[in-house]
Amino acid sequence: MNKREFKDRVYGELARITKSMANPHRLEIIELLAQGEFSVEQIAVEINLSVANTSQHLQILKEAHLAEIHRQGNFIYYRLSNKNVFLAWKALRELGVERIAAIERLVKEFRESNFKLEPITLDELLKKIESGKVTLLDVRPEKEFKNGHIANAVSIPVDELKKRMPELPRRTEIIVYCRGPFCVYADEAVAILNKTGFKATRLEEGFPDWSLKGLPVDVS
Amino acid sequence: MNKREFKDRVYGELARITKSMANPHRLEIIELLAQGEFSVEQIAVEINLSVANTSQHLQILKEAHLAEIHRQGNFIYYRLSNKNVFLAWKALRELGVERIAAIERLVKEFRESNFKLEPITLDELLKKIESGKVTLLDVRPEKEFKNGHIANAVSIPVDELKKRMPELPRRTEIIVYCRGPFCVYADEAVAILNKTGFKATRLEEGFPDWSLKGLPVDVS
DNA sequence: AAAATATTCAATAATTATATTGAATACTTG
DNA sequence: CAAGTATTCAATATAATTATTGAATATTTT
Repeated sequence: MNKREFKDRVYGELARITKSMANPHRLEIIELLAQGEFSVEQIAVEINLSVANTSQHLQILKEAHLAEIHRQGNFIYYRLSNKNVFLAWKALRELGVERIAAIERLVKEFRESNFKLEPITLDELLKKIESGKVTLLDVRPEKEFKNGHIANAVSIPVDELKKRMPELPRRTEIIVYCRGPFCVYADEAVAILNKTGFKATRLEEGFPDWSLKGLPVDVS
Repeated sequence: MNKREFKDRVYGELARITKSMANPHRLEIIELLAQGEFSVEQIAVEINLSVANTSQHLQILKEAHLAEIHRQGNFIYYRLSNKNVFLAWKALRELGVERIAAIERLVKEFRESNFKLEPITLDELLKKIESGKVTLLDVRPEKEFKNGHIANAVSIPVDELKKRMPELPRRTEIIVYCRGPFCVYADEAVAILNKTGFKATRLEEGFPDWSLKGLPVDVS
């Protein structure tokens, strides 16, 4: 094997992995799987694609060793095969948000037009936690919360929020988080809460970003 | 803009960036540009592609805002537009090396069959520097060395090494580095040095990895 | 201003990626 | 073991990516 052949093969393999991520649906799947494992149909519903098409995208992730499966009854559950998959997605996400003005504009526009709200970053949250009392509210589906959440966070899935608001404190600041920066659950929750007189702000990042930093996590 | 439309557009943009990296030649270009700026022809020679074809790949990187240009006379120089581009490449590289056994095997096979040598990692090097004396040898082309190198490293481009060996110490251990883990210059240099009685080892990572960690760097 | 040089563009052909459809497979439940 | 459910497969059409070729453009030098 000469030098050129070696390089062609190494970069060829790396491009194969990169290609397996290089599709909007597959990126969305990766972000979803960062919350835990999901069946093919659950994934299809979440990302709004036919089951057959979703399955094909999942095959591609599996063949690239980014996702792995386990079977339980009729269902096949997919999960990310490793922390590094999320790390690579996170690096691409941050590159995108920083490099492509269009993305930042999109996110801002969407938030402002629909919710008129500024999020706080993870680093700002950490300072806030040190210096005072905040309530952390996890508005993802309960399954995802049980799978892992920020230590001491309260779980109220966004679609139960309206009837379960009494469980929340009216005085202390509420920080709402969900799956990640492009997840809308937290925005919806913050809008509902603020309209009802709570003092709520969304966290820019999601649970996986918190977890990755080695910050305290609870499971239940 | 509804929720689905928002997601489609955000993930669409992110996939566009990811696609712009998802090609063997473009990954190789990114790794090269992590060393500094190069003209189109220089890049074409390094990655063994026609100038026209190289130019087209460079357009794609430029349109995705991963690379930017500046003109100097007849030449157009390309560089990475930002540290985050290297960070994303590094994350993909590490994901690849960890997930795809084929890559690790390739690298190992190639090194062993051609050079029979084990590299040391950046972290091991840092410990070694603390605890004793080592000579750091940069074997990249001189222009890249001048553009930035590990503090106190000596520059001898690999193709001048045979005649310039007297400049190197015979007793202290020599750590040789180059562009990155898939760059072969350091392997070639270590083979030459060890055959002549020096005590040389290659650094697994390259200069950009060192620089990224905020470790001391010299320019000249 | 003409010649020389570096780069880009445009057109083409070949390959690869994607979504859709309906059938096939694998497992569970009655 | 038949019926039901979840997933995958196979075939197809459309679209996107890639390499190659030769011409066009932009800048410098003569």
